[in-house]
Amino acid sequence: MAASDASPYRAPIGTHDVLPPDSERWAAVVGRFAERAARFGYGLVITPIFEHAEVFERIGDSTDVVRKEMYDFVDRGDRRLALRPEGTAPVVRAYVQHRPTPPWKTWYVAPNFRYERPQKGRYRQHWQLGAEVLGVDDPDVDVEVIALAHGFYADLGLRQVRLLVNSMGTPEDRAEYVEVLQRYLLDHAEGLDPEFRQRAEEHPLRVLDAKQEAWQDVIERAPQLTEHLSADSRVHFERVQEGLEALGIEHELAPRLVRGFDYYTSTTFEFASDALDAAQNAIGGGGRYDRLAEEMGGPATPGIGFGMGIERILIVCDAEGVSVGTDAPALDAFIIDNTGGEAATRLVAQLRDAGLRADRSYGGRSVKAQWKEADRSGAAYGVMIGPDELARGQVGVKDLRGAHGDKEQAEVVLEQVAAWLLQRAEERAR
RNA sequence: GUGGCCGUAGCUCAGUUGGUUAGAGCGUCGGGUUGUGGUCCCGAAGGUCGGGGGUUCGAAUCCCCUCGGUCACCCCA
Repeated sequence: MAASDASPYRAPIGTHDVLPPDSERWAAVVGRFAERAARFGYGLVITPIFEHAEVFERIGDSTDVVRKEMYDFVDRGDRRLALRPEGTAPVVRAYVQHRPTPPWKTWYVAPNFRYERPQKGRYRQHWQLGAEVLGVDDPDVDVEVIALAHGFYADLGLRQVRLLVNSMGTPEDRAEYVEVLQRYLLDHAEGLDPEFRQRAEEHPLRVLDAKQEAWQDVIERAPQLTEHLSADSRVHFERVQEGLEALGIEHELAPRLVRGFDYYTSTTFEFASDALDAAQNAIGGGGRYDRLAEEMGGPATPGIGFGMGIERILIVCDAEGVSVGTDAPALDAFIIDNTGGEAATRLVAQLRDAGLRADRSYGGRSVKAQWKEADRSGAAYGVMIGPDELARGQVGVKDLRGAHGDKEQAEVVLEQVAAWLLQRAEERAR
């Protein structure tokens, strides 16, 4: 298999080319998100594909993304840079740098990079859609951001998406809780494998979402973060839940939901698909990061946002049998030329200028071959033009999508082909 | 980083206990229709059997290494 050899002329490990027709679906997903973000009043933000490594190190020293998955490098100017592993940090950095007037509502589509072994739904380069709002700590904004993501899944027609919500409280709340949790875990490490104790010591929160069967009893009885929230944090979280209920957005409290980044405070959430039995069933997630801007040297500015992986969304669309994109013809017309190409050159330009999607054959292929090409192109109509047609001032137009055996071919005055095809295209659009 | 499975034409795969010039379907190209596709018929092109080493008279087939794919763990989108 040419695609599995050791040649350097292939996409690197964990990366993929997206070719037609897959790229059509890909573009459709991005288009839907852009539409919804626009309806919410969010503006597109484009940040560099790489940043100073420090930007991403604010994600948290204890996170795997920083510890072992950073695609970092030193450039020729001895700057330590890293390819973006996630979407929030660069947006916050841009906020700190440019100080736009809050509330700053943004969305993005961008590739992310993490150095890890690929598997289903997890790649070294993956694309994320996301949204961030900086400058408002109103729980109604939390609700809005979640509603944006939730509505987007609905736009795609996905039905088996569950929303999990939790609150991490303030960093102070969390620090207090982590201590309590760690004590509890270490007290219950008896009889469990050494890894349990090790993880409890290094990163107690990570124990909460562990998959090990043997650990589950201890995990389920563990103290919960929501029991250790300050009054302010608790009120905020309650108002978020009320807001979701007011919008009829179903959600589950997930006290053991632990997200991968250290910067989260207060509200956190994750969307999981029940259509996947794969290990990678999280199709989006996010939360508040009320201290992040400050940590990057900016003014204290609350923020909230989410990211979702396009590849995983497409996997879920497949799993749910949802089709994204269109099955409309790819072209309005394909020209079959028998004048040596001169007529095609003029006609295809004329049709394209008229706003039609039109293509033609090249290389002086036989008329038969050109008709085959027309058929394969997915064009709605084949337009025949040769010496006879030029003499008559008419072209032959044939419906390529008609029923089998339907060989009806209309004669259309050459000057009117564009108008004729445009009218048919409009009829098809209805 | 660790582990399981896999690696034969562009794609999906067959290839009998290791035995002559490695096959099929689909796709592509050409022809049957000297100017008409989608159906049908005929034909053609296309393969360092992922790479290297070894065992053997002989390896796509057995062994080792390596590269790559895939799935899982860790973690995450």
